[in-house]
Amino acid sequence: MAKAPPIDKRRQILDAAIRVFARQGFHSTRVSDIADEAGVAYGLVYHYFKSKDEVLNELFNERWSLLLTAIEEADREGASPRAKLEAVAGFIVDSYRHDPELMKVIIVEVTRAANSFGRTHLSEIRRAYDSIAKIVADGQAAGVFRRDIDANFVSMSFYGAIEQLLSGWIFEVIPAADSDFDQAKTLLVTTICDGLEPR
Amino acid sequence: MAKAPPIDKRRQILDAAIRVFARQGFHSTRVSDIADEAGVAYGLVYHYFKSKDEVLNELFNERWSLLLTAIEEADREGASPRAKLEAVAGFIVDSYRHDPELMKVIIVEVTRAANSFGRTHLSEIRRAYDSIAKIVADGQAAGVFRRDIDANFVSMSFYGAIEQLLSGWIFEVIPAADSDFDQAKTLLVTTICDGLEPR
DNA sequence: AAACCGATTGACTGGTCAGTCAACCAGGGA
DNA sequence: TCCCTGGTTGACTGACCAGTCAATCGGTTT
Repeated sequence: MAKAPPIDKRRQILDAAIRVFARQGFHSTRVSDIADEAGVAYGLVYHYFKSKDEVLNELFNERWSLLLTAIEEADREGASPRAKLEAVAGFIVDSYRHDPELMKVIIVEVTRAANSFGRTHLSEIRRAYDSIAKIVADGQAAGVFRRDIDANFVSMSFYGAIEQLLSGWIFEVIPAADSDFDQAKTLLVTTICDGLEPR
Repeated sequence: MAKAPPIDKRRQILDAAIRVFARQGFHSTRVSDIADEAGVAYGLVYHYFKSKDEVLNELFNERWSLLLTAIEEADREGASPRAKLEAVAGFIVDSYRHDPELMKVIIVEVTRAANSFGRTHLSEIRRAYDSIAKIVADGQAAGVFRRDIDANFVSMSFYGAIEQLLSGWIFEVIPAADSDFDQAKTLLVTTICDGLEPR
């Protein structure tokens, strides 16, 4: 009864999948690649997951729910709209810093894979956009953000900018040192809130 | 000798491919789907193109070279850095308005498909980022843009914001009326240049 | 020790397509 | 008239791989 396998094979498979998906991409990953990387038999993947898709779904859900929670918390506890946006950007950037492989998989294979998994998870992804839009709208209502720019447009732009930076790091288009991550957080908020032109 | 087939089958195939790729996505499009949509025999696709991939490559190259030209022209002829950025955003938004299916294919299947075609065309895609960064850097050098924000970061953010808006239209996350397109152009530049906070 | 049961194994199958190729057709030139 | 050539056709093949399943293993219960 007392089940306590010293190693959680299911977790082992998920972690292996992160590495393999990050390395080869979802489409060119064979289920056997995952099994090999995890050091388990082919069939065991199907013991724990209904399909190859379900492995990726699981990875996405695990992480995205954290993001949604983080955005809501930022909204609840942030001192100002600006601070809230900074917390959001910070969380996403830190997620990448903490586990770049997982974030690569989620962005490349789900968030930006509009014809496959992005489509499936559109409503959850959208929830993030909406939460950010709410932060902006509240800022506008409070008078600290200008009202002549649609909050949904801002939300999309802000999120798109973050994701593009992550993409830039993932594909080594822009430098990815620790200092760059820190700069990015404030840069994003400074640009969006203060603008490029000097005051 | 005087070859003048009343209908250019090659073009016909490319146009059909745009529609089918836009509808089903590249991966779930069979070569037979393209042939059927174009009203030609299966084998003819291989007479004009080396592979299914080459069809998409051709579509991307056709369009992306226009974009690169447009950015360079904006840089050359724009009155101010701000006007240049507006021209860039305007061109991309208008490209979508003019041919949403083609832009959908290019963004979804190439630009954001980092593990397949995005990887292949990375250097060309990057050229766009670089050209935008140059506009920003020139603006900084001229003193009309603040210098404490890295030009490459701004470039990525700006481009990412545009692409996210297009994605939003493509997947009907945000409204896509004519007025929205016009708003978007100025919104993007206003946000990036003036910022969200009132002056 | 015998029955039990979930975890684990990996060979095998069925279906799917990208790409090939031999044949066919049309029209221009000899 | 009869090649010749290049566009056009679509049946076929070879490779690939997700998912299945019957067999095995190892620990627990009775």
